[in-house]
Amino acid sequence: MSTEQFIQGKAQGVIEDLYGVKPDISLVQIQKTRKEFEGDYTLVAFPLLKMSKKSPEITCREIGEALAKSCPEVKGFNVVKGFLNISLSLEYWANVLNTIIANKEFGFKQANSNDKPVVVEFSSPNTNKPLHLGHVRNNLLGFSISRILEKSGKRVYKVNLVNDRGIHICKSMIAWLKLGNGETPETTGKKGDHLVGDYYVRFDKEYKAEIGNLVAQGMAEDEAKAKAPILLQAQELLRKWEAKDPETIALWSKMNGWVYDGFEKTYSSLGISFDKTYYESQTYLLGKSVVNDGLNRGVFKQKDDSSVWIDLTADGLDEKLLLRADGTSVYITQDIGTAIERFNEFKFGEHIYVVGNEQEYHFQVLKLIMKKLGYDWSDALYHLSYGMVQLPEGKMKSREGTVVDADDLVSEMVNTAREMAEELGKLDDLESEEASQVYQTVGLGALKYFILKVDPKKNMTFNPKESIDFNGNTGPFIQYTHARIRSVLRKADNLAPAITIKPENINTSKELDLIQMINLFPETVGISAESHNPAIIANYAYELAKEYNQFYHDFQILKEANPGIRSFRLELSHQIAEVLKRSMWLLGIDVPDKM
RNA sequence: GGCUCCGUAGCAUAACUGAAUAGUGCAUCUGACUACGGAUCAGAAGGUUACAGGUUUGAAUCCUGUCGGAGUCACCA
Repeated sequence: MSTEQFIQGKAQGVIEDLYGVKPDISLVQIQKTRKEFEGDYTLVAFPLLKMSKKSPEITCREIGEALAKSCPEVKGFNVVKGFLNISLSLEYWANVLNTIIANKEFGFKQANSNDKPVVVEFSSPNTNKPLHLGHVRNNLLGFSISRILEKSGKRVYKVNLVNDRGIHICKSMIAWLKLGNGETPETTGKKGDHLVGDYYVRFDKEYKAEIGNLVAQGMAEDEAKAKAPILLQAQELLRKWEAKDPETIALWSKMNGWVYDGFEKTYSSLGISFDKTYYESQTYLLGKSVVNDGLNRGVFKQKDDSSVWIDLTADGLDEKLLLRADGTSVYITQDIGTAIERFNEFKFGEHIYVVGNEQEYHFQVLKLIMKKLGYDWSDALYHLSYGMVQLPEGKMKSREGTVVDADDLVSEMVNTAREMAEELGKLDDLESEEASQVYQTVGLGALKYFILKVDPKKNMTFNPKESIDFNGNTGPFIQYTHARIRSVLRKADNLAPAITIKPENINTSKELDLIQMINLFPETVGISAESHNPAIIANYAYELAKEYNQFYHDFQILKEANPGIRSFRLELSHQIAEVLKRSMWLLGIDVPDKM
């Protein structure tokens, strides 16, 4: 039970005794006391005035006195306007810390195997170009939210759905056939996804040139766009692919293979992994039979040209196409089929799609369709919609070459970490391999933290030159705090470890603040999981590290003369390092012992 | 144009379900290393929470309107 719930329960009882009515628990508002006031937790009196029929101040005073009398954990209280600030005893807080020390996985829950699992789909790249900054946000969010859910007690399956088919990959294929001279990642030394991406760009160039030529010959621009030879050839390739033409399939497999090798490196450098990967080439036909079934049951309707639609105008949405006139499926058809197949496979209690907010409408429609089809689990589908990542000059545009490449970004961050460490002379005594590992950890920590500390649903601006910092509210700041504590603990090896914390050894308010902050970790994980928001963990970790650094600056640990106080401070530091480590783990960020 | 989301110091952001004087970082200025790690700490300055109304004991938060921005409204994915 959290301290908040503990006080809430006590206050509820006291209020009933005083005023003869048991207040609804939602009226008993308990919050952490703000820094500028004395006390640990605060009760807000305003919602209770209807029961007490007294002024806010008197109500507070009465409740405070009753709590102090009936509850030994309440050491004292003060009243400011309508706020009752309650202080808990040192015995209570010592006991809190002792409980934390005894629990090796404090804040983490074991997965309950009886609960229905959660499926998290994220990443979902196209295979025609390398991953960029937008994908990075997606991957980091998906991976972090998976860990957060896992440690809030859910079984989690991380899945990826690779869009490996369609006109986009055919464009890269035709450009490579015409212009590639048999280039491969081996002959060029290029990462496969980048090589294929280059041909996607070359397609676009060639296409534009052809349009220009056609227009110069007097063709209307719209017609030229539809009739440019290289586009027709790409479309021809798509038809051949769908007809399972062996030569086309072979080329497709080869080029996708290059891309997968490239993706694998990017995922691995980001520390991202999946439990299962799906490919659209294997799922794109799913859903057709469901649509036909829905048609028979009257959920959908067929137009004269035999295309199939659902009318959602009664729900405030539009009509939506489900099958083309030629009977082929569209994107949402596949999603219907995939959702059903996944449900049969996992029997999930929740299915999270980590997809950008430009697809909000799509998922709204998908969910509604599933509901109308009668799947009672349609409410389990959840679109974790995140905002776009913009550059200072606006949206990233591949055609204008303003796309921030994921691989470049990572290596740039690692390089910056190296330069900074060398400048500070931090790792001079480490072996070069060990040092490289630290640069990697710190550079990635900076990048990941920078992206994850922002509320997912908000658009964010990313300035590649200036945005990422290693000071202040950053990943390296938290990593540094951890490394610093580890350093103290290493030096304390010969000191006796604390067995049990005694209340009389806690004698500064900073220490009390720190115990109270660690105590909030489990609730923080819970809130973060419920709201699908890693930023809550990130901000929590920052606050804790900041608070600790103040403590570290103001008080001595190893040099403290009193052995009881010294071992208490060591143990407190140790627990903070642990909580920082676990918080960062939830974000997918490692913390070094030295940096 | 319809629908959805967003406007918080120069920049980037926080505020759990409406609660106390709107927190924090970067940048700027000032100070702290004979060190348990200065990738740190302390201080200064910077705000009419886009604007105008309303509801409430109490509004950045809820409602209405205006202005500004983004997304979406494909037989694309």
